[in-house]
Amino acid sequence: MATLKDISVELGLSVATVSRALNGFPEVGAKTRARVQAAAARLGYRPNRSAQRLATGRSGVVGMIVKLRADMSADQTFFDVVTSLTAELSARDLDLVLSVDQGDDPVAPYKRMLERDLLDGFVLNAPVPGDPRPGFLAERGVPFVMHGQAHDAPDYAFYGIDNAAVSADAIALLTTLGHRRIALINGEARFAFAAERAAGFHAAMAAQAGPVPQGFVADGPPTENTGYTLALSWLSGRAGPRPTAILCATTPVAAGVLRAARDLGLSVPGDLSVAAHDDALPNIRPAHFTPALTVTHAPMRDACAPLAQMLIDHLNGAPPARLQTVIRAGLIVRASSGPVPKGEETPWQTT
Amino acid sequence: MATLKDISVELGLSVATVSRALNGFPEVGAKTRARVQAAAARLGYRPNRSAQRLATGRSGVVGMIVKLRADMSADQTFFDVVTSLTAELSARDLDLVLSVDQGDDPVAPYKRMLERDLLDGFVLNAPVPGDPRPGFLAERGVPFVMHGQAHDAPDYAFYGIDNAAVSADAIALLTTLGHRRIALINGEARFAFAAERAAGFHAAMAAQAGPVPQGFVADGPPTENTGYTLALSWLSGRAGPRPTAILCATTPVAAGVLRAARDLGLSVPGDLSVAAHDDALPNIRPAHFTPALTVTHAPMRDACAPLAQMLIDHLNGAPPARLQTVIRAGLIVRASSGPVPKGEETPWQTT
DNA sequence: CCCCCTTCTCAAAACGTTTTAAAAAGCCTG
DNA sequence: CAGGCTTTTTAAAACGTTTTGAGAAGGGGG
Repeated sequence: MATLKDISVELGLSVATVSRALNGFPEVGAKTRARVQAAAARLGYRPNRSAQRLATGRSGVVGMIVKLRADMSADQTFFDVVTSLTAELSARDLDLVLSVDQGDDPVAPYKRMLERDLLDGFVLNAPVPGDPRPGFLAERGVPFVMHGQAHDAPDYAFYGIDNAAVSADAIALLTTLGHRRIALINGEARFAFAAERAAGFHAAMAAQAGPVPQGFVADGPPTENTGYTLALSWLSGRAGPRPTAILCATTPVAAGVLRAARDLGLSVPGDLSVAAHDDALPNIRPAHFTPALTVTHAPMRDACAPLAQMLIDHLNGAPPARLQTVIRAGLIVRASSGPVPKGEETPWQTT
Repeated sequence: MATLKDISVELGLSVATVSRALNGFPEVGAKTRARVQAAAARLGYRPNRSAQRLATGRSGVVGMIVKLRADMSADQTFFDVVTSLTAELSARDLDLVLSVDQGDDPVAPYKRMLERDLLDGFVLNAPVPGDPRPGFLAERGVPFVMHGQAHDAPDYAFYGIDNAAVSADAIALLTTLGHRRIALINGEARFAFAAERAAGFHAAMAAQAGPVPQGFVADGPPTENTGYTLALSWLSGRAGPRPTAILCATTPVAAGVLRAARDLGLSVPGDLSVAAHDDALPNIRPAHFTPALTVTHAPMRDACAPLAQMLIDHLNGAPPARLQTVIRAGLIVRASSGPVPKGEETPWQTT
């Protein structure tokens, strides 16, 4: 392996100049820099990470914890995020260490990783209300960025979508189409994002369609089966008046709802409108559902570049309270949403 | 953070002695070592990993790749292994970096990780016949250990179970009970372990029960659904003569088979015997199935300590061809296996 | 031509460990 | 107590970077 010294003797320069030339410092001459870069390429120079780390005091490694479900599985979205995040961090010369956790204590795996003295910081995900992790890490002065927004205006770095708006935008569309009996299949209740969506849903419904009975706001894992089961019970009419529209937390859930409608001989959007939030997982194409699915659209992986950059900035000393981004998901209207069926314009409460 | 030098001035020793004392070198006096250890504990000394790495030329980090399925999910067994492996490696002062891959090229993710110049070696898993990864890594001189055995007596380090024996032991039990029409629900055909089990199955059957028709050796993902679907079709009798015993690649598959038998009103083991191989995943308890499941038993996580140790030995220069372990799974006979039903002792071929 | 200022380069220190080569200390033998 | 051996300790080099503090080269104005 070629070292800085190899390059320096090759060119008759000092290692200091070579180091600066390669790291883009401004005080090195243009032709010198070019010579150095050429020599580095020619000799196949690769900086020794350990030496860099010793000199800079940084490890160049950040951590992320996979929280396993009880059945030892992990979220699809998690892998999508991890894949993109790895790429974005690599581009910024950081490595991502993944660790798997199946315990009950949410901070224990972070503590374990910190004890290994390997990490410069963390990427957190899936915040829950009252999440203890930010406090734990802040207390120890460990930099981190949160993927997903805890609703109570936190003082740490995060990137999230406006979940209240996700609900509000979908409800606005559906109420404009005349729908008043809209049901919600939300994400798992323990997550902060689900609480935000539920709050946004209830607020928007109260303002534009009237209050929603308990039974028509449900939640569950983001699977096709969740959507199928809940929709089947609602649409059969056994649980009370039938919703004319169902809003889903994810596209797999919406797929289940569509299947339930099909099985019951209901047409979408003739008898039922369906909308969902779309995390844009690579293997799911809501535009190709039959009918094509109306969604609020916010690709999970879009968060990765900002998260990586925020973490770098944080490591470089930027105040975390400045590193906060909330984006608004886009609304994509497709064929699964349509006008309310004639005679079904009555809200939940009056029925 | 306290450094070696801090300890050395505190005690009036040289850093060399302190370093040696803490690293267990034999040439340091007993009382000196005790003094050093006490001082280290008192000052809260933690070695600087970056400095260690620079000095030793090792990174202390090994990698492992998660190969995602097409639906972006990952094996349950994978997480079980990763959890234990992390613990075992930590105990040996190594860190595990997990990377996620969803591409088609099996070596690309390894190449990518090597380019990051972070790793000392790899843990590979899930070998396939003709796996290109060992060759790729060996060519570059990158140490690695394989979890799972490729059947063709490889020259690299590995830890695996004797998959032919897994089949043979189960078949020996079932044939002793009089069964001749035994069907196999194997693991996914692309994996080497499945090929070995299939070969062992066919060999044992040929010797003790006669050849098995194509249709009664099937494979699929290791899910309950796989077992249910296949068993339903076989036991309905539509596919030909009914098997009197079904051997399953995993316990979830066996759970599906048991459900199918239940749905068809067949008693286990009265009408059908069921056996499976048990990887001993923490959330699945074959002893509590109804009836309790007869299995060949080889906990996945038992591989982790040997794998970690082999990798260390390999990093320390042990010849990989010496680091090979094949263990034999234990046979645990429970209630799901019993004597062949009267009049059903005829083998596949004569029916 | 001198001086000053800017632009560029350099030698050396620093990061905290491990390892080498050698010296010091301790012990025994004769 | 000299000599030789073993045990214990040491100073210094090495690992390959980054960073500091200073000096050299280059250019322009007086």
